[in-house]
Amino acid sequence: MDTAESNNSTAGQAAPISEQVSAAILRALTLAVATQELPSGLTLPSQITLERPKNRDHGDYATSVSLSLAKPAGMNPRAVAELLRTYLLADVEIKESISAIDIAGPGFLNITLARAGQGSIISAILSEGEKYGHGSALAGTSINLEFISANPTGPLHLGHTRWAAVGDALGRVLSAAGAKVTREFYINDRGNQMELFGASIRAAAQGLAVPEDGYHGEYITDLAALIKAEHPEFLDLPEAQSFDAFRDAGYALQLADQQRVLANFRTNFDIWFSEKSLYENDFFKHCLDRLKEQGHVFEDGGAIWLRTTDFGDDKDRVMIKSDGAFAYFASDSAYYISKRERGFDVCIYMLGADHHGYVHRLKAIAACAGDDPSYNIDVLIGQMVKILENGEELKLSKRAGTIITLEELVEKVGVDAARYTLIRYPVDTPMVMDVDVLRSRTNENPVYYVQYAHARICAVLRNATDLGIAYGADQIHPELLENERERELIGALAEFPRVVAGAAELREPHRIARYAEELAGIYHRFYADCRVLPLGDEPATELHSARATLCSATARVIANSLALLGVTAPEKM
RNA sequence: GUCCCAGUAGCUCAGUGGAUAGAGCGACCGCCUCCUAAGCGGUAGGCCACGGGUUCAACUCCCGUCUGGGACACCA
Repeated sequence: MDTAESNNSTAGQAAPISEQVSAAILRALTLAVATQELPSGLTLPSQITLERPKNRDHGDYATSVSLSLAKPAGMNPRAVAELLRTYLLADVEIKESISAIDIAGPGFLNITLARAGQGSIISAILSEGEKYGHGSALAGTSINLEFISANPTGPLHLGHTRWAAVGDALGRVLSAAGAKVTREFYINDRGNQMELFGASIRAAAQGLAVPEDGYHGEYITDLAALIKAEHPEFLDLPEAQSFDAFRDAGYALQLADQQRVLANFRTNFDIWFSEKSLYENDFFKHCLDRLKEQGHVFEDGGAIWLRTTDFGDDKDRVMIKSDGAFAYFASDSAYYISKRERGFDVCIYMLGADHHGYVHRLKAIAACAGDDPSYNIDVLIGQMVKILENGEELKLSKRAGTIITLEELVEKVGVDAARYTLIRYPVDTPMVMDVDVLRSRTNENPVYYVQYAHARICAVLRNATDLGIAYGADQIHPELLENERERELIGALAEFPRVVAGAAELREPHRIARYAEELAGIYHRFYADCRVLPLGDEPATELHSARATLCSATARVIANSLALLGVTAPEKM
């Protein structure tokens, strides 16, 4: 792909055209205030956000500033718009890029780009390549992104899989928006569940029944057999040591298995954080002291509490139980403080729906630590995933003993389809994955729809090369791209940086998937209406080169979108 | 009881306060002697659950009601 792309990785890139336009609008407003054509006391917005009109008759960009300023200015909105129009048309920095400014409806300002402005979009895509779409919306922000954090006591299941896909994609999106992102997996390696896990494996190794409240999947017997083969002496140890030995060996194997499965799913972490480590080197005591300084710790009934009700929680939470044991909440508190002390500005938690009750108390921890819960901590709740095959819900997993695992899902539909489908829905709504749809190769399977568009373009470009048709940064010819489909396609390509920034700020990677689908659809329609390569023995013209170049830019943007989702962009299908 | 999420086309769902509310599926009718038909075009299908409020403008924000789903621990 992009074989003919010229290698001029030259000088400073101009700001995206949409930013140039919105800056010009702001200049126009400032001028109008200076000349008192707008009242001098008028407070102007700090930034003009442009909309992309749904209706193409309304131009490439639209703004409603005149509507919102009309009332404070005590003017008719259309008069404000008229004023803006005059100044914009006179603005030397922007007027070359604009072909028309129309005032519509109650006072919308509709801006149509000149061909040259459209050409600059294609040029930016080709020169920025893999970086096109990346921006600085979150530059300077250090983010800790914690997701999955499954207990190391069994295989990863469907719920974890949703987070694996969405969390990883969110990490990619946040990075693309300029944030410094650290992906972290919190390992619950202490507490009752670990003991039960060890006891279950040991029982299996002895050929005994697994405890009632223990772990029952087939994998427990597998682990027991593995450990017994490696360390037959574990069974002869004194009981307490024997439990510990099985627990620790099982933990190591299970964690390694989760890491293997996740790596295969293209989900990687920077830090695997051990809960146990929170209690080493007096770290917990340090955390408790910090919370005490803020004045929200108290003692009652022999237990140590955090007064989370000071910050909207419905009840206070116990950190140290009256028997001296640490409650799970102690770990939560210390873990949050650990993240902040490690230098993260924003801590994002991705939790399952069964943890939604945790949102208030986690936010309260931040507040109790003296932080701003609306900025320093962000808790995302993911709803349930169901999986359907042959019209019936899949529930049983041979391995886990309960629900279907990440690995089984991948075996059924592949990494690309699994990742894409899990990411394309907002996480706060329950979703259903239909295995039969994910295996189908039609419009109803969005991942193939998008990938197909990419492969289709690659095929066209291969043919272009065979025919000796040049395409690339020196073959943009924006003045030739006047078909409605071409304009629509360029407009969609120009949107990508804003989509990425929005997805990052809202923590909603599904927006990238939806954008990719829309872009793919627009390309397919362009392809149906606009012949890219010469027909038969037709001579090659600059229009063919211009269209091939547009194809190349489109492939770039589709590939960049899919890359943000961790999904491959195949060149052949 | 308290809290969270949802209610948009027959179905599954998008929709960052803007103009005529969208997509896929399903239904019906069409399009390949030449660039990937895993594609494209057209028709049909909507009191955006309901009632108030804020706003120049509400599917979108606020309050309330109804319906559905989920969560409540000195468990982890």
